[in-house]
Amino acid sequence: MLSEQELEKSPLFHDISYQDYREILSCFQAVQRSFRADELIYDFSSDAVGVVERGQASLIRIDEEGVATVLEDLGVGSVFGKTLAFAGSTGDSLEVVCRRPCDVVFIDYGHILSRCGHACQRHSILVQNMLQLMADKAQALSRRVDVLSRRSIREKLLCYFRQLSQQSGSRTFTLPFSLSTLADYIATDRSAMMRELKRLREEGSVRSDGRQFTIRQ
Amino acid sequence: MLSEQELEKSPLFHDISYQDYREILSCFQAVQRSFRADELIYDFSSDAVGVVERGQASLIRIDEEGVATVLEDLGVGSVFGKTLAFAGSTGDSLEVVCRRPCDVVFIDYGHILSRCGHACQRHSILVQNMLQLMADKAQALSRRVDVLSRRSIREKLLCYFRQLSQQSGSRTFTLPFSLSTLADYIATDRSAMMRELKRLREEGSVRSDGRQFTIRQ
DNA sequence: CCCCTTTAGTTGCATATCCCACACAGTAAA
DNA sequence: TTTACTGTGTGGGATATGCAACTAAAGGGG
Repeated sequence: MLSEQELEKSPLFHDISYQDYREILSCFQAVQRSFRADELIYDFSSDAVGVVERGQASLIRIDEEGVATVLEDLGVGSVFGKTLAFAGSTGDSLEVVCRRPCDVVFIDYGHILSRCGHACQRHSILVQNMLQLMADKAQALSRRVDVLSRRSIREKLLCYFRQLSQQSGSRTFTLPFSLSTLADYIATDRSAMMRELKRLREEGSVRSDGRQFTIRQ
Repeated sequence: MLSEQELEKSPLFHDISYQDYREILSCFQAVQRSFRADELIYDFSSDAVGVVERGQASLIRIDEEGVATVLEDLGVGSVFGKTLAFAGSTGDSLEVVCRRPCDVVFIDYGHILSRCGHACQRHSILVQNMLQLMADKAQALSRRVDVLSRRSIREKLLCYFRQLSQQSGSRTFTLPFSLSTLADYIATDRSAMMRELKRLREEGSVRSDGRQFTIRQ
């Protein structure tokens, strides 16, 4: 349950009054829960949709051999759920894991899409907010595809760096995760990525200090 | 402008009466246009959102060296637009190109998100339909990420084949595009992909006849 | 019919990438 | 202090992948 101050910052309940928010929680059978780092948030077994209201989480894929891959970086406003994405087509399992202490709202997706007779005013604002969140999600996934569809490690790195640079509005930016995780994010071998990173540094295309990076141009 | 029969099949105007549909078109300044194969549908210069109502299109990225890559396969119900995905972060250009004769509806995205006082009933159904389409889009993008995040051509192929198999509900399925385009879709070299495909066939993991494929298990 | 484009299929060769291994720093727990 | 663990940085050797080139089949249009 959010406080009135927290509610204003909520991506899902944006522009909804505190009174309406409380009614929605009960009417939609929405559940709000907090998680500590490394806790399992969601295992794609229920039909619920989760929205990250605070903190940070990761969507992880674990294949048959036990190799884990970060599929999504879920910050505030991120949406996840079986019905929304990653239907879990293959034999490997999916998990949402907490990285930094999280607040998450779970809502039954069918409830959102069904046309309910009463409460239609609240409902329609909620749907509108949800649409905005889904658009953001599509943006994030598109960016990911943009990176992954590059054909060399070098191009992947540069593409990703340009994205971060653009997002921060500056040639200097901070990686949202460790270099090891970055290798995972761009789906390449870590040592190969480090080698390529070294080359980029040597030729002056990139400067870096820890997770702080600056690109030329 | 759709006929009444066509309207029923429209993904965006689903559950909207013909009368309302006509009013929405004018109220939202929506435009409906048809395209022939290879025509340019959208160049990411306007803020409009496009919905494919009939036919098939592709979202293409063209990098500085002129190399084209298929980023999305846009079938009926697919949504595209600058504000939705692929902000065009980098220096390369994006285009939506017609593959098979298309009908496309263009709507100003701001119009959809703004809370309009009048016409709220129609509006909310439209938003709900839009949400559904965005969820589908997120699904498609997620599947793409699932494939692209695999670390070898072999794994990419198998992952993609499993997806198609699951979608068709059978071990046998038909590729939605040519093998050349497939190589592009999984972001690898065509000849390397053919080589891997040959191996898969030889060891019996995959059987194929033209674009018809069958996977083992 | 021929021309022209697209697609499928194959191969040799260069190399980018993967895999394994090791060294080192920082940090937290014991 | 040790011990364990995670992240960073580097290198050698094996190989999967990319690149260029070619043949052949299939279709489409004049």
